[in-house]
Amino acid sequence: MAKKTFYMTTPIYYPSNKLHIGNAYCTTAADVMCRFKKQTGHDVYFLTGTDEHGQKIERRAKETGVTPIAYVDEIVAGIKSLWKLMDIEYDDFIRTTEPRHERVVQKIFKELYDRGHIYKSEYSGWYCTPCETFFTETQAKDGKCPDCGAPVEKTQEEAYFLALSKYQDWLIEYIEKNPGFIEPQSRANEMLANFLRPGLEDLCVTRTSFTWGVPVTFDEKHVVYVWIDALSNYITALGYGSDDTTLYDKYWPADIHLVGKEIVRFHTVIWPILLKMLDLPLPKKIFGHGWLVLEGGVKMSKSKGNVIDPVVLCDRYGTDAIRYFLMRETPFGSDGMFSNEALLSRINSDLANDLGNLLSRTVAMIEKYERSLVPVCGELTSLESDIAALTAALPAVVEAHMNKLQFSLALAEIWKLVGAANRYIDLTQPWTLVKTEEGKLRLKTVLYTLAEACRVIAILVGPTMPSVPARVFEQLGVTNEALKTWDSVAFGRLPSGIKVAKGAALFPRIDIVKDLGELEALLPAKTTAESAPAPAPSPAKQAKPEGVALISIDEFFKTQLKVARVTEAAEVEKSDKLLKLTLSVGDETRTVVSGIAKWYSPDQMIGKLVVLVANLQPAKLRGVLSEGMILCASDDKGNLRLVTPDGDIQSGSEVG
RNA sequence: CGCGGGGUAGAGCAGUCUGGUAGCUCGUCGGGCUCAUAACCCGGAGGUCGUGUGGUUCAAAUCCCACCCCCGCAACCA
Repeated sequence: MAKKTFYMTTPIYYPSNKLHIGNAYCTTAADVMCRFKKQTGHDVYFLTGTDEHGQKIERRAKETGVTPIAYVDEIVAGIKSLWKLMDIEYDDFIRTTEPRHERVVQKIFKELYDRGHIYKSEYSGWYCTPCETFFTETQAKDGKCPDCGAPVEKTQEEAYFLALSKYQDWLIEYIEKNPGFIEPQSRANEMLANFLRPGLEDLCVTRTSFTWGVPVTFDEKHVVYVWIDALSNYITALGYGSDDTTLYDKYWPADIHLVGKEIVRFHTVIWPILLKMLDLPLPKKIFGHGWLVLEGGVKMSKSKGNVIDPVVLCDRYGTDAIRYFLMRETPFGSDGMFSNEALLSRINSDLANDLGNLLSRTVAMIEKYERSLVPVCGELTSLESDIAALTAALPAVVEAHMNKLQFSLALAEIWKLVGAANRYIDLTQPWTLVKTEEGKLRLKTVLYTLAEACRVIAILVGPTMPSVPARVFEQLGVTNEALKTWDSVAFGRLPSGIKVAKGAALFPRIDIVKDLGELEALLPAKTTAESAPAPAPSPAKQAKPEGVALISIDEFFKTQLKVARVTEAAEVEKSDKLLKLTLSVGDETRTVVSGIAKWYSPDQMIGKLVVLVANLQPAKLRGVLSEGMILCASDDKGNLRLVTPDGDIQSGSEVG
């Protein structure tokens, strides 16, 4: 019987800049999924690529003084080397500038036109002359260009339109009747409520204002504008509309289009209608994943210059660790927080302490107690049966989570076995067993069980961390390929007598404090590198600070800071951290609750001058209303010191 | 009243559909162990589940109502 096929795609990225950790997140997820599907016996086809047309690229290239294709060639080379670095195993990388794509786009365009789905009309929008760009009503709010701030003019140009509205009702019905077509479900709700039910507008699909695109064959001054060009990559890459449609016939419709939440709309509205117009089958699932946001929910974006560079992280901590973090840290459908601290903490606790150390202690004990040979497994007690049962249950559980793209849950399940194995060592105490003859016999079973657990774990983490299995198998001495497969995940397959050899730590522990400092230090250099390919910023952008969240002086002065004197201080009941302070601020009296009890006693506080945030919204802490906040400095070890004026000054004085 | 998501321990999250002792990871405090990468194992502290001393109920984080706050989207930022 032929293997079941599995076709998965990532978005095609827009190569106007280097990619950041968010792009890597999406592609890694797709890669993990594809590797998992291969592992479980599917015939997988994994497509990624780049969307290279459009005015932005044309302009960037001009600014840099190169041709558009030369400009994108360089960035695409960088993208491909990133995927290589991150162990992304794609089957094809499509570039929308390739003839195999452009030819078919022209064909599709003509076909849509001939079928009456595309018509010629006037496009009107807000035009920014310096940027030579059209903006929509909402983009150009206040009548200003969102890019450069110059005033925009209402302008019209001739354009072709795709008659989306014709199929609006059909699509609503399709989405309602096919739960699972759009996932997570909340994204389907959003599409229906925001776009479909209010009514679709026909979509402008050509432009005459720039030339860097696929020309319309029957009307040469027009180029195909983004949608039809970009979306159709998913079928042109398979050879749809070409002489050889073998791949298309085999793999279409796609099993999953993986997309970021911001482009769910195009994939769930325009793309299905486009396919319907061409009488082609619809993809089975469009999954809109969340974003990685920075601490405090700050959005990462190319234009803000606060992006995290995956290359730096992979170089420092290894691709496996980064892939693990991306898949493990947050549920896949929703937004997740990225911080260096969370990353390093994950690596240390899950990878170094739990997984790496488990292998290390297992192999070390087999070397020490069994002269490096995996011993014969004796009779199983309930302790071993528990491990065996956990092992037996894992494949089904993991597969269920993976099929829902719940990577974090799948990994959490695998880590239950890691945890159980570590606990098992404490329960059996091999170092005690080795002291008696009877114990030595029992020890063999214990060590066998541990080695077997390590083998199984190595297999299960393979899709997420592609180079881990080989490294584990090497230390365990597993050479038989049949013991490295998904099908071999069952307790008791490991042969006795194979020779283990302790190797380097699977994941070395990181000195978090030191590394956090070093990562901070890398930041400015990194930001510069990021903006390197595209100089000549517009005036508005130049004024914007690069790096993290600088604020203007006006923003600063939103915070009203005043000097206050502590007149009374008391501990807050049922709290070991809080002090209730009574402050005199000029002739006003305020109560402030502050978490400084660990460092300052009430007596110490009385009479002190402090800096008060006077216009902070009041909040109830432990039942006491706190009308402000006093400023303290705290380091990352948790030490805390009060901020106080250097010398005496009238209470109520403004700070700033 | 545009739409969607969210508000649960110091941090990050699960639990809400289907009401029944509030859970996980990290951190923190205490203990154990010595095979291991100062790792591992056990235990404790810490929560009025955004607000209403709102409604339904024997029982509400969960269902209903009202309100507040945060984030995202509104025609190419993963």
